[in-house]
Amino acid sequence: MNARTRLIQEGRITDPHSARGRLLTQAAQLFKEKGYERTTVRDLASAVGIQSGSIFHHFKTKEDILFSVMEETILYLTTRMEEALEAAEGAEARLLALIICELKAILGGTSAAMTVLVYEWRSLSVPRQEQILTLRQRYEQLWLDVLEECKTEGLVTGDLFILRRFLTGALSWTITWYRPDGKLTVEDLAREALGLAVKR
Amino acid sequence: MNARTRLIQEGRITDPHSARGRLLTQAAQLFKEKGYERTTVRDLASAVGIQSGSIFHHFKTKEDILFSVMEETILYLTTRMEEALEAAEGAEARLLALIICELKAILGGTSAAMTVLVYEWRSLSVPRQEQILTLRQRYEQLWLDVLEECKTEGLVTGDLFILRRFLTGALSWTITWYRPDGKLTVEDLAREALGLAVKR
Amino acid sequence: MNARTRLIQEGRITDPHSARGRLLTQAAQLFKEKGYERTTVRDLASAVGIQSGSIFHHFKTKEDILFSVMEETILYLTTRMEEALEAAEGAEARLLALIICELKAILGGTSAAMTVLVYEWRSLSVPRQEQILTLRQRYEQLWLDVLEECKTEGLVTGDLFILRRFLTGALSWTITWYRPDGKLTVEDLAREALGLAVKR
Amino acid sequence: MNARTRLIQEGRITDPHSARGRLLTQAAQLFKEKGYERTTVRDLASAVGIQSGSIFHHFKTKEDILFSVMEETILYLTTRMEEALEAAEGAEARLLALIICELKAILGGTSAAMTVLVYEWRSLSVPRQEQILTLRQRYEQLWLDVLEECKTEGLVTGDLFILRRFLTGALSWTITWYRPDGKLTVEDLAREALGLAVKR
DNA sequence: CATGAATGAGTCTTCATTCAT
DNA sequence: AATGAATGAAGACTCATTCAT
Repeated sequence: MNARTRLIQEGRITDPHSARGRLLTQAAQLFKEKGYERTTVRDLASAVGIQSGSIFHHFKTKEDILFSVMEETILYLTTRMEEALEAAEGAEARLLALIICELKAILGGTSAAMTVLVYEWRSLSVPRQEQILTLRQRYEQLWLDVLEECKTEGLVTGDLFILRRFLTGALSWTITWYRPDGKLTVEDLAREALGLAVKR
Repeated sequence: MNARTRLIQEGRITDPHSARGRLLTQAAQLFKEKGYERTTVRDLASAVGIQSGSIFHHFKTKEDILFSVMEETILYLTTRMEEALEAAEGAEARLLALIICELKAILGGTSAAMTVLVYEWRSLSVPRQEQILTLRQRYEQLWLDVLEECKTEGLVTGDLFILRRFLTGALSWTITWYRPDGKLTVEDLAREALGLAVKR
Repeated sequence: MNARTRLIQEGRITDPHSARGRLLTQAAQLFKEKGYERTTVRDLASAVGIQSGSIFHHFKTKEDILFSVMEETILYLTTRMEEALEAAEGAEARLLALIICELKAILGGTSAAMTVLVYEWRSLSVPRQEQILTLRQRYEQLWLDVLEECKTEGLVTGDLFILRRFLTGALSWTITWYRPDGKLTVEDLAREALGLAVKR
Repeated sequence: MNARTRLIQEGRITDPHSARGRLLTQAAQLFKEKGYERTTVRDLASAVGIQSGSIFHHFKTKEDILFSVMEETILYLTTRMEEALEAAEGAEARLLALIICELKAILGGTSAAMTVLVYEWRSLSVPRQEQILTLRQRYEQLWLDVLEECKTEGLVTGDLFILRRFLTGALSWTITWYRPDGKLTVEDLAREALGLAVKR
């Protein structure tokens, strides 16, 4: 059983086939395309094929939808990261695994939700931002642990916090330019990104 | 005479002491803090100390303000880049000059406008986006020329387009975490960033 | 057998232990506290412990609930009045009995329903208002008959219609200020009210 | 100069010829007819002949309108009461003056606003209720002072608070039944009301 | 009878924009 | 240029009511 299925069964993320799940999927897509503010509740409803009032059976407010998109995305991503780390052997392989995992999240099926996570941050109320930040800490710790490991082995130099942040920016920016239908695969891209961090 | 003064005298960017200029400055600040959509024309007017109706003597629409913030920012940044390049000798120095120049724009006095340029992109109508993209091309060409130079000298390897994009992401992301009051100077940060690109 | 029990057995008012009866009791309470318009069908349902959709198995519309509260209240009150009159001997005693009976309705167990009757009048559609008015006529006739009797005996003077209306206002207003936990009993209050009407 | 004109010039109540004033007048009327909750902002706007959005130039919220209706009414009524008291000589005359003044407010030009004051109380938020209550205290004190005077002269007996409350109810209830086109004048009615309180 | 998801008309409120002064 | 009242379209959200299960 994969990460997603397990999280669904545990009730930690929403089944994408449920009404609520379809709503979240479409919300991520629309929020990415038009931005949270410019996406109306009616846009959302018609994308899912329901009436606007019905939205509020599933979420109390529009902001709740944004929050859920972000929360579930981080939860899912963290779980996938942990799985990827378990499968990888050696510091460099683990770093590459993280990069690939993050890039796939950014450029693959969860692309919209990842974009929302980055670009719609200010649309979230401060208390909600803090909730997400808490979830994000566990996720970031995975990165710092692996980078620490790499530093111990002399693979990377310099400040690890700065390095992680450079990587965050470099990887999340790919959403603005990477074209999946080009000749560059995500794995190629990941290796290029690895080259930013690791001296050879 | 510095770049800003010259551009003002040439009428290519707005004098920040004029009513229009103060409007643009405050707009950049507010758009950065609250986002374009959540900033009302009234917010803007009261930040400048005028009435909301008066805004429209300076700009035809709210979007025009956003566009002008972006346009003038790119124009100014490009000019500063060109100046910085003239002053630098050698490929690596020129690359560092570009990084410093971009970082200073992102983290210094034009920080708000730069943030707007990145984060409010989707709030611009498509025709306007295209206008900005055209301006951006000249700016990006400066980077590619220098990177090409670096590659010729063996300072960097790999795909230059990808490298530039990684750098764009890494540098613009600094806005989210860099604290000017910390011990890390912008020059330090620039050198760390240079390390991402250049093998030693 | 008391008035309530008899009316229930005759099917003229709803058994308060039935689902419908509990609904009416809670409705009166909520309509009093929040007003008819501000009380939602969901409020009502959750007060009774059912789902909102189930309300409509008992009442066709929300207005029907309001109407039933009013109708049953008047029906019940009229019957109690008639009983009270039968038990009282002499004009003044009968007038006092009416006052006590009305005050007990306003301040006692049917307080919520009585308040609704006064304060939610305009929320009822005009045809429904007329139905209630018809029921009210019989009730008001009881008062006028007793007042007539009092006038014949020289206990009261002046226009009886006006007097009855003054009393209606004075008594129904008690709902806004009378506190059952104070030292003033309802009987005391009734005697004070009697003093408004009867010269000594 | 009469009470209203003075209060307007002092800026304590709104000029009924101003946009805001016309809004308050129409609001009182509509709130009386349909109730606050059932009166929509659009109803209000169209009654005044403006667009619904324009309402919010004059009042921040719909509730603010209700509050202003109540506040200005109490303010105006209190001032008129004080004037009426100054003109009257002797306890009984003063009591009659209060009754006439209150009845004229209830049944005359401010009838709608007075009805709103009584019937829309629960639609006001609790903090706003408290503000109105504070204003009401000064008003009620006028009554209690005069009733005290009457008691000293042996004109009235019993608990003055209860008496005042009976009168409040009796007088405010007149709004439901008094017809100004009938043969009963407000002065007649006032004398009948005086008879409730004063033993002869 | 009960459920509860869905409806869709309706609510208050916001806000960019206009325009007479 | 500046004002500020007015506009009117659009927004998020509510809620009585329906109906398949």
